[in-house]
Amino acid sequence: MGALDRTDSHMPSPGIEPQVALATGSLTPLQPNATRAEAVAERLRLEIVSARIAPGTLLRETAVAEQLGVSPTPVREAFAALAAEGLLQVEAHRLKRVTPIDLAATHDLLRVQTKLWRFGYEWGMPNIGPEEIARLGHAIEIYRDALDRGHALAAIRAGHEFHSVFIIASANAELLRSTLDRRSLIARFILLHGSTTISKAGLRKHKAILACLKRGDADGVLIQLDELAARLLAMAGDRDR
Amino acid sequence: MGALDRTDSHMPSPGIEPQVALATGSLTPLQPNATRAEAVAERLRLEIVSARIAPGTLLRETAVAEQLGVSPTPVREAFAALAAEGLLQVEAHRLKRVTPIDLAATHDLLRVQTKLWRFGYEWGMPNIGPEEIARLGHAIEIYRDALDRGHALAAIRAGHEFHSVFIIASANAELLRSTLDRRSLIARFILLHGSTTISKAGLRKHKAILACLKRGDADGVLIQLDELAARLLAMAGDRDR
DNA sequence: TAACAAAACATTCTATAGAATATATTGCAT
DNA sequence: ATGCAATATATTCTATAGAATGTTTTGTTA
Repeated sequence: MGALDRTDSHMPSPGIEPQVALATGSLTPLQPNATRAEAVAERLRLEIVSARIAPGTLLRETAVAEQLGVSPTPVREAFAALAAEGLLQVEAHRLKRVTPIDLAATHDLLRVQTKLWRFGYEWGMPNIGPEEIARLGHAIEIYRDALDRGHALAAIRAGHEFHSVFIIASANAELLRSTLDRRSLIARFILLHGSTTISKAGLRKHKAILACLKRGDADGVLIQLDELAARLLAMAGDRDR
Repeated sequence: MGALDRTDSHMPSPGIEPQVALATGSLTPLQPNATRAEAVAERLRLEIVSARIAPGTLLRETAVAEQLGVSPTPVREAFAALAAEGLLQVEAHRLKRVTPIDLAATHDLLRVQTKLWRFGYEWGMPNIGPEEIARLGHAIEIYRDALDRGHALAAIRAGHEFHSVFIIASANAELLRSTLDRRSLIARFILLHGSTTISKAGLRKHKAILACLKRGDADGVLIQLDELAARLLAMAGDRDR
């Protein structure tokens, strides 16, 4: 269980860099049809989102490769994928940094993403049928269950699934892509900043949205969503620019 | 000048695949501090956006590597980058396909992107000062110049620059990123579908927006933008779902 | 002692070869 | 002739080693 990062040499910025340990061993082959690069990416994604690898941690290709029992090549590819998701900051010829928590950047992110969610609701609501209602209810169940068991990340994901029911109903592939892409980044932030407080409030809001939807109150749905979005934005610090 | 793609074997779909030839030789080292992977990505991006590599073309790592005089490794990395931009469709163990023109997908893309632009205008307008006005005027000059010389791609890019002045003024890093990311994809579509007709109309609209801005007519700016967006969406086929 | 230059080191980036995987083809049985 | 299995082929994916690049340290000079 060696450290994945370096804490002693040529740091771009002064200060103590967090240590990180990754369970040694072969990768969990979650997807049978996955390449090594995909498996590495999925593993690291989970470690980063769950904050077992702390924000700001510096990662070395070779160290990660050794820990995971693969060569540096698929690790490089995984790093590129994580960079595209915003989870990792990469610069040529430099150690890669797990994206630090930046309140301003997160506020920007949430401001855009909540707007995208809203479009999903607006465009998707006309296409909501019994099947979608069922999926929304199911997401709420998962949410509550996860909350009861203290699985914060699972609860956050259930919340995302709830939104995705509308977004998928909107039948806009680009909207779906641009929201899925940023899920991990948002999930990590919520997990690290008051997941307990936001989770309970989130559950109530989701229930309220479903209730409005069932009685055909489209405006009410959007109002509830806007309140949920406002609460999220407040977590990243209220700045009204 | 060999062909980059294969047209004779195990095509996923029947039909003639377009041939492609890429000028042989070493890469143009545009950025002195660029890695080979970045240089390859930039080169391919230009070829794809300008449609010198046709939509739907199948690319082989080894063939591209030979043509460009590099090894397959940086080509692989470049492919991953282009895939993240939506220019290339990659599946494991399969030939990579230059994203075909899909009107429905493009409509979805433009529907989302034009909304994002609008947020840039709304959030950015309060921060527009003399410097921004100058940059808008400059973008219009570039636009007209490119139009006069028949440089359609340059004109399209000037249009993007125009929008970006507002988006940058909005000071939302995420909004900037999510719009920059999709520029290439949009540029290629406009280039291939009536760039001449849209370009002239676009120039007029940009002028109108600047005029409104100068006389402090914020509503007028948004109205002009909405009309521009509607025109773009119409290019991808008017479907109101 | 501080500033600068040069060397040593660490890490990433690229090239090459072999392993893994998917597709196409062939042969055979029905 | 058609459907299925097995083989052959093509391509990608991974591992390893060496080249390129950036950072740190050391040594020298003012």
